[in-house]
Amino acid sequence: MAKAPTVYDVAERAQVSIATVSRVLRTPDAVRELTREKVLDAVRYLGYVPSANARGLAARRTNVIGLFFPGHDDLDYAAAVDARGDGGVPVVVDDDDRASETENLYFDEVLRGAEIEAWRRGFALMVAAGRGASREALINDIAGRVDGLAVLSSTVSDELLAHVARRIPVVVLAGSERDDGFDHVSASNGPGMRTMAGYVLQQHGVRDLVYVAGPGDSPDDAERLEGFRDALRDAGVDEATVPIERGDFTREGGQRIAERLVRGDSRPRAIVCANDQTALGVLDVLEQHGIRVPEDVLVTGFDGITAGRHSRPRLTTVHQPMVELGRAAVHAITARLDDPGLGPQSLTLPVRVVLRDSCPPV
Amino acid sequence: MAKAPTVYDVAERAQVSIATVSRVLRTPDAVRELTREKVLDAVRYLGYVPSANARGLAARRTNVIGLFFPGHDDLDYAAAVDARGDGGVPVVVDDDDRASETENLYFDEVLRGAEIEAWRRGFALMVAAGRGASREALINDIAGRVDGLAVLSSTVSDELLAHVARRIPVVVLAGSERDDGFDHVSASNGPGMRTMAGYVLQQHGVRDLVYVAGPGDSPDDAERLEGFRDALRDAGVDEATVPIERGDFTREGGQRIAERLVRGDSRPRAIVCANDQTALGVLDVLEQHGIRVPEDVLVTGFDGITAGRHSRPRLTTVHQPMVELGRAAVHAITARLDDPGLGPQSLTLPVRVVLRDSCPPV
DNA sequence: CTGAAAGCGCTAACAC
DNA sequence: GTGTTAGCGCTTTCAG
Repeated sequence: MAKAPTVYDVAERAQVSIATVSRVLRTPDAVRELTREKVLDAVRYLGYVPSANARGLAARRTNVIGLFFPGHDDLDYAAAVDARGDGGVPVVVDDDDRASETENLYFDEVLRGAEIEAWRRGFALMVAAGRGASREALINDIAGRVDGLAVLSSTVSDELLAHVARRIPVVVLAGSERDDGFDHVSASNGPGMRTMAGYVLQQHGVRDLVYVAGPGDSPDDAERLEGFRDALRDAGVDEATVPIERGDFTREGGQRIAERLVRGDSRPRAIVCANDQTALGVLDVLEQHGIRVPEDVLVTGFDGITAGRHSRPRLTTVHQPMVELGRAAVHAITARLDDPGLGPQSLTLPVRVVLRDSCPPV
Repeated sequence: MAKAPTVYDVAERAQVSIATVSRVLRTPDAVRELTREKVLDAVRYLGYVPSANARGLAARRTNVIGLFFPGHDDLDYAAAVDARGDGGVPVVVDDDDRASETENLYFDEVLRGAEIEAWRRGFALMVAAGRGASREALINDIAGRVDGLAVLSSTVSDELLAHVARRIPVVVLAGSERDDGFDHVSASNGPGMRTMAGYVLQQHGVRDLVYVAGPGDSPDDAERLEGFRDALRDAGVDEATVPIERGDFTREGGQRIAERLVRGDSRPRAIVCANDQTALGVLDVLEQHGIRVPEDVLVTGFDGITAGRHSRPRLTTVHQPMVELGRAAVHAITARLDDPGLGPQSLTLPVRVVLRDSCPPV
């Protein structure tokens, strides 16, 4: 790792000009075979690796796309990496901490989609999980490194986003399309929930149900609630007769609300939840109290996280195409890069209702 | 997105020199309060975002760390993102494709660990999944963009790695430490398997067992097999009496081998697998054939992927600290960046045997 | 504390 | 085909 060799070093060794070296690397066909060989030999000999910085600076583009989303749970960031295997392997019985595992599946999948699409289009992918205070600095930092940025809805202030958007295309993921001038990519939250709730109302003929919403500040949540209301209307059910509880999209939140519901005197026939985590929490509590699902109560979620396929009973849900969301986000960015003149784009990806045990097919 | 403003624009508007602008951004304390304010105002007004390329070029470091691993299944890379939500939401009954979900958990977790550690240390993280032929170009490309690179074992030829390592620190993930001059971060494969198999042999008193290995080219696999042999020796079991089947670390591979085993006349009492996927495949087949686990046959895996917690029966396994692997890799890189003089480092992270239903505690 | 000026390594006209 | 020559936008001495 002494001093990294540069085009100059390569040029000198190959007895050509630096322009030729550059050509061999970028447009090999524009160079005579023999010359090319000489240059490549020098490259190998010197261990030359082109500096993306210099290239980016000269070419005015980085060929990198950024993906920004909220940080993982702040649990143990400070924990040092100091555990060392000393040969002693502990044997433990199980250790079923259900909480941790379900959390980030959503981002993992979006990330995977973005990753696939980015490289397919010749871009590198830079990921950043913003935490608390550092967020502003972070987003600015990353913005300076990429040609375009995909940001998860509500993780960054519009103001900051606008600042960044002056420089590079920004696409907002999973938020409803507001008239904010950004590109948007999201899933059919409203129609999805409308169909799900409609199934409960129409096919199962339920009239006595409860809706467990998410935190008020989420656009996704708002759309789902709206879809739920539509379903009530479709079924001719008076909204006033249907309680709306406010959860927070977490398993614990679902548990808390379910506790209250279970204690109440009039137990609903169905609990429609705004996301899977919440629904899983509800299932936890119902099971604890010996309430049978789906016999006594129907439960539905939204998202389609993996954990829902393995729950007992398995969770009926509205599945979002998370990988596709990631891909679409990258696609939107590259589209705008290719044609900066484009007006604001909004893509809504289809969802599907997946019937499993917690609200089975009739 | 007109022309992005530069230090010059900011300097002009703030009536200072570009050097001062740079100072305000890098070392704010070295600038008078009043001057700083003027500059910051100009920054906000102009929507200035510093170019990481220019900075990297001038400062000779990118502050980015790269993570490279094998591409995801080549399934549908070509599939275009063209599905659009038209309001019609399909309702489907279940659709339990078990295959797809378990695949990339390992990378997802490593990635998460790397991500956490990178940002904690002030580095951005660039991820790249290399596919087939493009791999060489890719790795070179990414190498030019980062200050250090973590590579998953056996995804890149040693030759290429050596080339890259001349320029930046490279750490190999999850491969055994060979004397190749690279830094290594891995888990206690050998001791882990030795303990796991030892448990089967000693605690359950099994003598009649089969080992299902992975693909021959994986160093992890080799270490695990070695650990298995050690366990046999520990238990005084003649190696010659224990069949070693060769799988390929996939669920299908496990199924294939289990089919053979089930058909054979002498059914083993235990099947020790080199990874979880394989073990899950084995479980699939045993269940199909009505063979009870653990009553008739014990099954163990290795890795600790989430799917193993949800299988029926739940899978006993050796758990690797995947998130920690990612963190440790990044840590190793930053350590070397701080002190380039360091000799080759090798970190082996501890694993633990997790007893679940498929091979329960005695 | 602030400014002037010299690069960092590469690309992209533009000549030859 | 190949070489020359400007920059790209920022950091960093070195003066002042």
